[in-house]
Amino acid sequence: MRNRENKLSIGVLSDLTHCKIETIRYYEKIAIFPKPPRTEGGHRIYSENHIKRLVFIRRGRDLGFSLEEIRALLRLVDGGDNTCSQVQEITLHHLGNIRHKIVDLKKLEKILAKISSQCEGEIVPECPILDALFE
Amino acid sequence: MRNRENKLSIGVLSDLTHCKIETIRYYEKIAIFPKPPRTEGGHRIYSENHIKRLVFIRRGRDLGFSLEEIRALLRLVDGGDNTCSQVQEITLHHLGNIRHKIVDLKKLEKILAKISSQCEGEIVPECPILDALFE
DNA sequence: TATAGAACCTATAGTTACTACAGGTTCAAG
DNA sequence: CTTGAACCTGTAGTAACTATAGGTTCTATA
Repeated sequence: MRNRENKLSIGVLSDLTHCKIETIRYYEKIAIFPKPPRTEGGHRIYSENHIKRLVFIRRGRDLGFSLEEIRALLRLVDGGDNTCSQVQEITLHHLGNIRHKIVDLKKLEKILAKISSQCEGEIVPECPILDALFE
Repeated sequence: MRNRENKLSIGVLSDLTHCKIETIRYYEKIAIFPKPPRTEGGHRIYSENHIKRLVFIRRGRDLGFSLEEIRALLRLVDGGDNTCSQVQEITLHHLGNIRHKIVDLKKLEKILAKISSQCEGEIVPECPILDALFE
């Protein structure tokens, strides 16, 4: 089933979106992705808007949105009357999280770089890193 | 059982180390933290070196080490013949991960800040954020 | 010493976002 | 019509805990 009348198998959808088959089925199970029609034998049949929606989800994930955030975004999309500012709110919140994480990681980096630089690599019982961990 | 002969209950150990009781039991289950002796009734009894070891684990976690990395560190500590450079190796590897994460998050921040700044907050079907997600 | 209730015990399930099986069925090409 | 690739469902595993249920033990006070 390659592309007859724009109908796609799960494998083709997977290839097109770079989203693993198991992940697609997982998204369907948690109802963030709609159940598609099936063949008589029970195989899933997808079409154009399935591609769009899956790309949306994957792109959101790549940008670090949680599935719940994406779900909220999709509700706005589906509702039709989405205010750009509602979308922006979710995005800015997420941006806040990211900036917070960056700050934390930079602090960590500094500490680790510092205690690691005190290390001389010799076979001694006193290792500054272990000492730091033991406080 | 407050502190008779330096013996601590799990609750006291928890308070001293700011590590939740459930987490202590979890660490014991995955064998990163030693099984302590028990009272006749089955309650755990801890002593001094339990505190040290738990502080070590928590401090390591605070610095973003995985439990497996901490396990490796503890093996070196326990082995006694730990080379400082072995410890440093684990630490530098971890530092590499952190720096990588920082780079990724900064990229993300830039993208999100950019698409979000194009937002004007009006009730329009064209939202730049959603457009970006749909690609 | 009796007893109330705080603190403890075990075992299991839930969290996030998937991934990896096992064991069976359907589809499409030759 | 047969073969084997692709599909199906259901379950368990990943990291590092957290939460709950339902039961037992410990200790402080009356």
